[in-house]
Formats: sequence, structure tokens, C-alpha cells
Amino acid sequence: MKTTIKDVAKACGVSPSTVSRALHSSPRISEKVRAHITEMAQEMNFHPNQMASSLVNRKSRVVGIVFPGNAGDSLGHPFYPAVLQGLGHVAGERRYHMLLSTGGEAVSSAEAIRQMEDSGYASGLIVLAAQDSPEARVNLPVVVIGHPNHANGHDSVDTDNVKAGYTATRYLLERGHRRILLLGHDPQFTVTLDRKRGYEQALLEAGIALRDDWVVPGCFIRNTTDNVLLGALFSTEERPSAVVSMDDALSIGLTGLIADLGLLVPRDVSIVSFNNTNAGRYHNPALTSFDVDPYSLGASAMTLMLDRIEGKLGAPAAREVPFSLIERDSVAVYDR
Amino acid sequence: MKTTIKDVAKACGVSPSTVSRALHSSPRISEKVRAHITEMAQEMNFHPNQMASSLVNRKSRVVGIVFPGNAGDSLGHPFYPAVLQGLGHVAGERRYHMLLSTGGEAVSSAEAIRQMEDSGYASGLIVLAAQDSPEARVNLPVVVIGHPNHANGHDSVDTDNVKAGYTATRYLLERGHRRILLLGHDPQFTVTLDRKRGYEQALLEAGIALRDDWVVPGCFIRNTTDNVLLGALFSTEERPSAVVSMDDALSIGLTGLIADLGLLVPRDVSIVSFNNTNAGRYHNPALTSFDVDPYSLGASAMTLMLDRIEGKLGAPAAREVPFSLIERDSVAVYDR
DNA sequence: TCGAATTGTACAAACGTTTGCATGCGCGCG
DNA sequence: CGCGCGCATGCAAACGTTTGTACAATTCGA
Repeated sequence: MKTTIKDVAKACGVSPSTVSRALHSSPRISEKVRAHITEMAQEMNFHPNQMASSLVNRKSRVVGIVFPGNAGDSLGHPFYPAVLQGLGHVAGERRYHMLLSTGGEAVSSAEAIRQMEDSGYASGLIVLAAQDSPEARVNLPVVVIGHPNHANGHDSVDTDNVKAGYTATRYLLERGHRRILLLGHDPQFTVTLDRKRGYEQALLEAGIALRDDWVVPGCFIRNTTDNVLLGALFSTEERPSAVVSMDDALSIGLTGLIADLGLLVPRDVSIVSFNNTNAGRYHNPALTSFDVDPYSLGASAMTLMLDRIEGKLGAPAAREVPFSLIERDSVAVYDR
Repeated sequence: MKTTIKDVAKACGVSPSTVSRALHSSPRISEKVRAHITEMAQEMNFHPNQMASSLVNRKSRVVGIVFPGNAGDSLGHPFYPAVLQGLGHVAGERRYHMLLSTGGEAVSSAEAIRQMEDSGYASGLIVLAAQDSPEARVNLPVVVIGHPNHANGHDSVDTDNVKAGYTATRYLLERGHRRILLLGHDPQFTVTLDRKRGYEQALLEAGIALRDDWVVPGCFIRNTTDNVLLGALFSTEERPSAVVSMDDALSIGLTGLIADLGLLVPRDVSIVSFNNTNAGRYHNPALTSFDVDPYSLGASAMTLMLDRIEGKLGAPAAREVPFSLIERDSVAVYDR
């Protein structure tokens, strides 16, 4: 049987309420008594029962984390564990815990959110948004990662993906490239949608016509239809001289694909990539890649959440996490 | 204000206790009343307050997950997210939730366990053991993944790593290799320790002398001291013709390293790898790798945990998850 | 027809906290 | 000298459930 507040009270010869107040450093307790109680609690290894505590003050030192789709699926991508690390670090420092959305029957985010909410454990929800915005009808504070939508009145954290797409494309333009392909586009996701907008903006500014057939999805498994088509694009004289790729894994796949065509990165094709993963870092050639800092994304989101829960926030906030370009060996100047 | 059990009771014209019993399908409630109550609860969108419920029956539909070291660090390796997926799937199906050990100030597993325990939310702990066994002095049911130790009286799930190491080495021996190096050994971790034992056993059985200098740690970053030494080993005529590598990432690194020496996989060096990751699958050449099925590891662990919590288990159980070898293109027959 | 067995339901206590209000004490000021 | 005030602490209610026990109503056998 764990020691309760009553045990401590008895041991100190005071009432439970005094113990409670002492441990919450209420100003209504004398310094002497507080010291005694604190010491005694320590010694008896007393930890207040969170269930009881949560029951009475209707908050719970727990925040729920909702992953897009099936939790596990998305965790496969190195991006999410990194976000989780950021979330966890801040949560730990502020003595909060994280409740994970479990897979199982809950397929959609919406379903997972509902489950988390009526489990009643969490007093806030951090939603890693993939595509659809979370329903507005949630009775808990919500922070959305990767999909800012003030419309729903939630707090949000994101990087400016339009700007990132723009910057990536500019980077190549400034090095003389004019035939630039966008790899890994998926209209389902806001991230890629946003980056595409930036890509197009940069191209138009440079007076380059957009080509629909040069905005391609991508899959880094060899010999799929998509990749056969992709290969065809690189088989002509008019092939792209550079690629903006949505993920390092895609870039690595592309490297192999065009190697089969006798083409080399960066000699024949330059690549600017995204997500700055270990795989890309140790790839040959090492990939020039945008670091979107998933750790900071997570850390900011959790900070926002806890501030919100603790009532330190006013109007819905929208934080932006900066990105940075890590220059390595996958981009060459176009000089033909 | 959420609807409580009293609201439902009032709406149905019965007492709260009747509602509670009806929803728990107690045999003492008439079928007619139960049907009415169930329907009404549904309609009023009633979900019992878990805090209150947990408070009275001292269990919580929450199991804590403790990662080795800092949670985020380990999540970096694709192995752990996969375990998490298995854990989550089973948990979700049985309507349990997962509480994550947060990073922050908690560095060691032991510290994280303590934190989880006296947070009081979890009614069971699943510990992903890296090295040290969790302390026995935990008042909660514990399932250990990856480090079976009945000694402490905990349930455990693991794969037979000795056998895996043995099988990997046999696989190479049977294809004519006799100069086999073990890459990625780390005496800190039981996994690699165990696999090394299997490796040595297979070698001894084949009448091959063990060479200390051919059991090497490994780091897939280029140009480190370790890798310079590793390069040296492959620079002689007497170089290893095959490698048992503890992880795909290591194997990929090795491929690059020996490529710089003008050596090719599998022509000059065969590799049997571990963990069957995506990276290895799409690497060139595609890696022959052991699949240790982290998903099943997680699923088994969670099943064990929930059965334990629900009192369906007797003596401490030790489940074993089988591994399998995925044959691809990184091993050649040695014929010189 | 009456008592006993059986069924279905209500009452109240308990889980371990927090917190508004009451109480007791000592002190200073009028 | 006494009244009121401030300070430190105790009392009890409340949070939303679950569950042992008591009770009312119904049914059955004798």
C-alpha cells in the first residue's frame, strides 16, 4: 500500500489539508511547519496520487499525442521520432507525461482524437497533422503541428513550407539551373502542396514556364511504374539538370535510378533534398538537404501546449520554426 | 461540463449504481433496464471519467513505455518505432493507452522507471532494455523487451540472439566462407553480446580459430578512427571474405568503405546483416538481412502486459519471438 | 394465504486529493 | 481591558466512480 497524504499528516501531527497546502507552497502555512512536512514527505517517499488529484482539479499532467493515420505507420519515417524527442524533452522538464494515440481500430486522426478525448486522461492534445485539419469540436486545448489553421482557433506550430520550396528552387536557379524537376509531390499533404507553391513561384519569377510533367510523385522502390516514367524523363537530351526532392530517401532512390542510366549526381543532375536525415548525410554523394528541425517543432509545440494548459496564453498562437539548408555534395553549378 | 453517470441515471430514472452495473454488464440488472440505459448512455455520449474509475479500482487502462536512455535518442533507430507500432496496435485493440517515458532530466532507464511509477498513471511498465536490467523494486507489473531475466521475476519477450548470431555465421560458412568478421560489436548491449556468442560457437564448431581483431565495433560515419582501422583490415590479401554485421546501416557504411578500396559487395566481400530495414532493402546491393520482427516483439510484450494486468497470467512468462533471414543480394558463394 | 426464496434496485461508503469556510489563538489598538 | 483582526490550521464537502449491503417487490411452494 502506497503512503497517502493521511499517513504523512498523521506522522507530522497535522491534518491532511495542511500537508496538501504545505506541498503546494501555499502562503498560508508557516515556514517551520512547511519545512517539517516537506522533509517528512520526502522521507516517507510520498507521491500524491495523480488520479485523485486529477479528479478534483480536472487537469492531468498528461498530454495526448496524435499521430497521422496509424501511429506506427508514420513513425516509420525518421521525421516523427525526432518530433517526439522534442515533445518528450520539454514534457519531461516540466514534469508532464505523454499519452500516445494507439493504432488498432483507430485508423483516422479524427477517430484517434475522439478516443484520446473521451479516454479522459489527457488534458491537452498535440496533433501531428498530415492532411485534414482536426475537427473543431474538441473540448481540450489542441496544438497542431504542421498545419497552421487559425480558423479552428487552435494553436499551431509549423515551418514555412512555401518559403522552403521557394528557397530550394532559388538555390538551384542561382547556380545556373533552369530545368528543375519537383520530386515527391503528393497532393494529399499540405507540406508538399506548400513547397510546390514556393517552387512554382520561384520558377515564374525567373521567367520559366511550369511543366506539369516535371512535378512528379515519387517512390524510392525500384521498377515501379512511377519510376519507369521518372526514368523516361531523364533519358532525353532535354532532361532536368536539377531536382528538388521532398525527402532524402527519395533522393537516394533517384541517385540509383539515374545511375542505371549512366548519369551521375551531381555531375549530370543536381539534387536539393529535404529532411536532412542520417541516410542522406552518409549517402554518396552526401546530400544537400533542408533541415526542418523536427526536434524544435516538437519542443515548440509542447511548450505552447503546456503554457496553454497552465493558462499562460491568451489568443491562439501560431509559432514558426525556421529551417536551414545544409550544403553538401549533391549540387553542382550548371555550366553547359 | 461533461455528462456524468448521475446525469444518465437521472435521465433513466434510476440510481447511479444501476447505471454503473448496467454498463459493466453485471448479471444483477434486468435485461430491459440494461438495454434502456445502454441506449441512453450512447445517446448522451457518456464516457465514464477514467480518473474517478481508476481512483476507486486502483487500475488505469494505461501502460507506461520506458525507452532505453533518453527516449528520443533510441527512437532514432528504426527498430524502436517498429516495436512501438506493435505495442500500440495491441494496446489500441484492447482499449488501453500508452504513456511514454519523457526525456528531460531522466537520463537512465532506472530514473525513467521511477518517474513513471510514481506518476501513478500507469498500471504496468514495458521496459525496452538496452543494457542493465531494471531494478526489481518496482510495485507494478513489468515486461522487459530484449533482455530476459527471470531472476527479477518479470515477464519478458526477446528473440534468441545467440541462435541468430549462430545462424548468420553458419549461413556464411555453408557458402564456403572461412574468414568471417563480426562488425558492430558493443559489449554494452546484451543483444550484440549474445550474437557474438553464437558467432563464436559456429566458428569453433567449424574448427576455425577466433580472432579478436576481427570482432570490431562499427560506426557508419566515414573517416573515424574505427573506420580507418576497419579499412586496414580489408586492405590485406588475408582480408575477411564475409562479414556478419549487426545492423543494416553499418552494412551500408561498410559497402561504401570498401568501395573506396576498390572492393565490391558481394563479389569480394559478402555481408549478412541484421534488422532488415528499408534502407538495407533498397540499398545496392540489396542486403541479405535478419528480420527480428520488432513489431511482433512489441505485440507480444503488450499482450503479455495486459494479460498480466488483467490477472490472466500465473508464473512469470518468457516469450520468444522468432527471427527469419531475408535473402537478397549481398552474399556470394566463396569459390577461390 | 403466508413465509421464504429470489430478483432487481437504491443507499451509502470508499478511493486520495483539494479547497472554501470555520475556528482558535495571540496580539495590538482603541 | 476588551474587541476585533490576522494568522495558522482543522473540518468537511466535493470530484465521479464502484461495490457491499440493505431493502422492496415479485414469485413460488406448502
